[in-house]
Amino acid sequence: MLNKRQKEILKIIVEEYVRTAEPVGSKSICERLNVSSATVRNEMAHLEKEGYLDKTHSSSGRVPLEKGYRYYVEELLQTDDTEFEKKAYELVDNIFQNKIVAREDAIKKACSLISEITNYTTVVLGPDSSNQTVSKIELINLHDLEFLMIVVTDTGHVETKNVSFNEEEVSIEEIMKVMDILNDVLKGTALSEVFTKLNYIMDNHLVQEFLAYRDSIINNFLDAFMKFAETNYYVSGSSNMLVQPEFQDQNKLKKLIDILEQKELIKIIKDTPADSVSIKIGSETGLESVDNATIISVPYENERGEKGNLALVGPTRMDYKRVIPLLEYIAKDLSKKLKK
Amino acid sequence: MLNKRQKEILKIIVEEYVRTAEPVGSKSICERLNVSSATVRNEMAHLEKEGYLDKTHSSSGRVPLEKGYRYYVEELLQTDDTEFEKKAYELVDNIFQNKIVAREDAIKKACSLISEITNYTTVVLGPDSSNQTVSKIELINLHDLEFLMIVVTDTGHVETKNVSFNEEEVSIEEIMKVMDILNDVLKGTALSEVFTKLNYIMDNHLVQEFLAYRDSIINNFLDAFMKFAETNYYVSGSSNMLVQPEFQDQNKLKKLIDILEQKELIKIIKDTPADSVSIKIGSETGLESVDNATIISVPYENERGEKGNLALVGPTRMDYKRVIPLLEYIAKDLSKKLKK
DNA sequence: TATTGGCAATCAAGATATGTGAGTGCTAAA
DNA sequence: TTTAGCACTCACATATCTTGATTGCCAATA
Repeated sequence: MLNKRQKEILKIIVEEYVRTAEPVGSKSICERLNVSSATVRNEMAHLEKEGYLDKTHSSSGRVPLEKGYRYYVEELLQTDDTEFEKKAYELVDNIFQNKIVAREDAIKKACSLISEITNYTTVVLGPDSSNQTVSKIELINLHDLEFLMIVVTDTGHVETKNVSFNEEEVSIEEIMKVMDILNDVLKGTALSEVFTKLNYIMDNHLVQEFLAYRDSIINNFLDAFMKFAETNYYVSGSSNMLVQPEFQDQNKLKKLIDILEQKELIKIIKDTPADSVSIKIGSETGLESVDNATIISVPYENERGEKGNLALVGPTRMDYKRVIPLLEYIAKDLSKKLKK
Repeated sequence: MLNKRQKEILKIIVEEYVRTAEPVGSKSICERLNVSSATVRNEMAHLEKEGYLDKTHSSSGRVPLEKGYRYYVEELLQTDDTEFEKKAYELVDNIFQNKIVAREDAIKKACSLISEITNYTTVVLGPDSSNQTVSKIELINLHDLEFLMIVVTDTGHVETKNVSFNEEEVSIEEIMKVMDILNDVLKGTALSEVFTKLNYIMDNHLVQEFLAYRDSIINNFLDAFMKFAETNYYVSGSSNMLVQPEFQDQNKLKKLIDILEQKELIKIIKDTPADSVSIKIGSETGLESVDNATIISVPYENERGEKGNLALVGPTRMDYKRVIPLLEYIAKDLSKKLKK
């Protein structure tokens, strides 16, 4: 357990280190507290023994460890609405009050805005659609035997796929008949169950008559349904990584950018509570190749009540005090906009 | 005009500098040619005076200038199919022969593959759709007064938009009537002309009866049509910039990554001949903030004969000899796959 | 006349030494 | 329990020296 003075010292060290990215010495602290540097040094030695702080070398100031940040975020952090923050909030409001901006764009705009304001990198994860159900399947004839297959879910998500058949194989009437059967059977089916149901249909209703192009149909369908599973993923401000002193190391930086590009964050960001801010510091992210990154994510809801996420990626030395209320504010605003 | 020996020296310097990223001295050259280092130095002095080469300081070796690269690409470059290239081509073939991979994915895969093989950054630009024409507009009722508007073009491109009306404003029958009118008038209209035509319709046919929700309809339509204009833009391997020694400079690197993120390359890449490789070296790219980048782009065709582009972004010190045939090969393969 | 060997000059980059200052731990006194 | 004082540590900045690759120029050579 930490006493009051130790807490104060830890708080100062975290906030000072966040600001300057330099180890914090006892002298700069004792100016703020009414004690001597020696006292501070004693307390710092204690905090170090307990695993909250570390030194970069034997005569350097102290630097927060993961445990220090974690304690700070949970016990010491108190957000303050400074002048700066108010301006940031105004910028956010401007985006969302602009009625011309489409909903999808509002998300991307929010994403860019956050990375601009915070100088960190942001990721937007679109809503997961696996529990939507099929509402309508249409086949539009483009020309000859070229068709456009349209699949609509109950929430209004749409995926399309170009389909073409060989004339010898099948007539337009037959195709339409198949579509009717599919429509009947698949209507109301959850996307996650389409695959098994589709196989079942194929084995029972259709296989006798349309054996020849069974594979063709099933594959075209699956292609369209696969698209639903793809998560909408949008990254902004990855170049902000470059200005963070902790990512000067070329190797670490490259790994981090690769992770962003390969969408490795999807699992991490999705694995967050659906109703509040989630903060993963350093090793808590589960990323092995990058140890000094923090991922903060907040959920938002779209117009159909589906939940997506908005996440911030930066160094563990992140300005939690500024960033957390900002993210919450934006996620709230975003939900409001999307529900309109 | 350059004599034979000068050409040889320029070629060696470009290729050696591409390989090592170090200034090339006379000694390493005279080993390959059968002349003394002094002779080489004289020739180099000439090439420098003519603007093909430069020194980094008074006693360094020579480095190619833009003019040097340009001359090399146009006059000296001869591609050779080494063992390595053959392997790369095989990898490309593997992707495209895999029938399970969807067409859209093939493009992205190709993009990632190129950046992996070359260690540069790649950008894919989807086809431009402004000269497609409207083929069908559908309105699907999701529930109550919530609709899904679907716009299909003659080439099978689809965009959708959720639309909802207030019950007081309008009845479902009225909405459907409006849709019929729109379908009649807009069918066959080029996307680029939809906006003016839409305004014209509104002013003449509909405004009398449906004045109240005129704006609502027109805005929803425009939203859907705006989406067509958005270029499909996909970047891969931006972290490869980090390993290029010329982008160690934090500022330049940040500018370059920002350019990639903000899609500033669209105009540059689009502004290329539709039938062959385009190479823009250094200032030729027209990018003011980045002076030592080269952009190489090749066109490809999708299944509808529409042209997109595949581009490579790297330092001016690019391995043109390897990269150009590889890009051509992939663009050809990509067109083949998409046409299937 | 074209080519070459030789030589002084140049300069980046690495190695070495030195000083400075911010910071620490420890101890003894208040 | 707190504090002042002191010796010690170590990163960082600065200056100095050394090394080696490379150039330009000039006079000798084929």
